[in-house]
Amino acid sequence: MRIGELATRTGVSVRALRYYEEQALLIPARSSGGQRHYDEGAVERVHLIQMLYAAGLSSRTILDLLPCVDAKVNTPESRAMLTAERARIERQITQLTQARDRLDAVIALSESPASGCTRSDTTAPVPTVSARG
Amino acid sequence: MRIGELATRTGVSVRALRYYEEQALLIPARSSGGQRHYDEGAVERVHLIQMLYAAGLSSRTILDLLPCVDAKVNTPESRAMLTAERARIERQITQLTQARDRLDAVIALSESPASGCTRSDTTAPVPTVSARG
DNA sequence: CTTGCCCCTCACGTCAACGTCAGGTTCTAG
DNA sequence: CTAGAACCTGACGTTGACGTGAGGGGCAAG
Repeated sequence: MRIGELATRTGVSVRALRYYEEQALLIPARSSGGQRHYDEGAVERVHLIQMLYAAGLSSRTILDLLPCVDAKVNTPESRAMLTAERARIERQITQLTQARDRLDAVIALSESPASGCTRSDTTAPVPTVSARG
Repeated sequence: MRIGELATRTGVSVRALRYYEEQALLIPARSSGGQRHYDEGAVERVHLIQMLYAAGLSSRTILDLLPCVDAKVNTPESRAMLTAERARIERQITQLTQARDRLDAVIALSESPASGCTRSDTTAPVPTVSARG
């Protein structure tokens, strides 16, 4: 398929797909006229790339990891890389969980009636807040 | 305390603290000479800001959330904002978890002896991989 | 051949969260 | 008073993952 179809089928922009090629993440074949042609496997590949981007990995890191994922490159270095990235993701999850719990605490306070003003009839301007330091 | 001390105590750069002020996240008092002076509470405030940055929130979003967190601003809008950001973080956690599981699968393959080449004496070039669709 | 859609390659623009350098000021120790 | 560390305000630089034209080419239909 050509680049436009891959874009619509994966939900990423044409520009992004060209960028992936620039980063050597997804190299398509070329027609005699120079147009990019992708095979069916490219769809899943793009989804994988998006997943890793969403996990906060950089193009460079994804480039390093892709051979491990699909071609099963298997060296001590590649395994170290995989576990290192796994650890990074774990740390991110931990941080996100902490932030979520913090928000949960705030939400709990704001929804408990003991909080002070879960009232709806907030016709009164603002109850003269002065203590602020 | 002055900005340098706050920086060392929180582990963020002086530039970052000035940036926080630019974003109205942390407005310090000023001495007659124009130097910033922070109170003790600023330390925890910076840690909170860092936590929210680490959770992927933007300065703007943090600016919106901070009044909810410390001054207990409590309107229907603020509660909606809190739960919306909580949901965003949850989605991020889900995505990260998926990516981690994906990496785990790859790691499992690369460490299982059935994978093909967990060997160390990789003098052989590459065992002629041809099945790839 | 022409229309028209999709495609191509530059190449500059963007946005966020700072880094960094320049040139000048405040504060503290002696 | 002097030295010097720490501070100040601009203001431009950086990085990553694209967005956004500009100007031109491929290709199937009529």
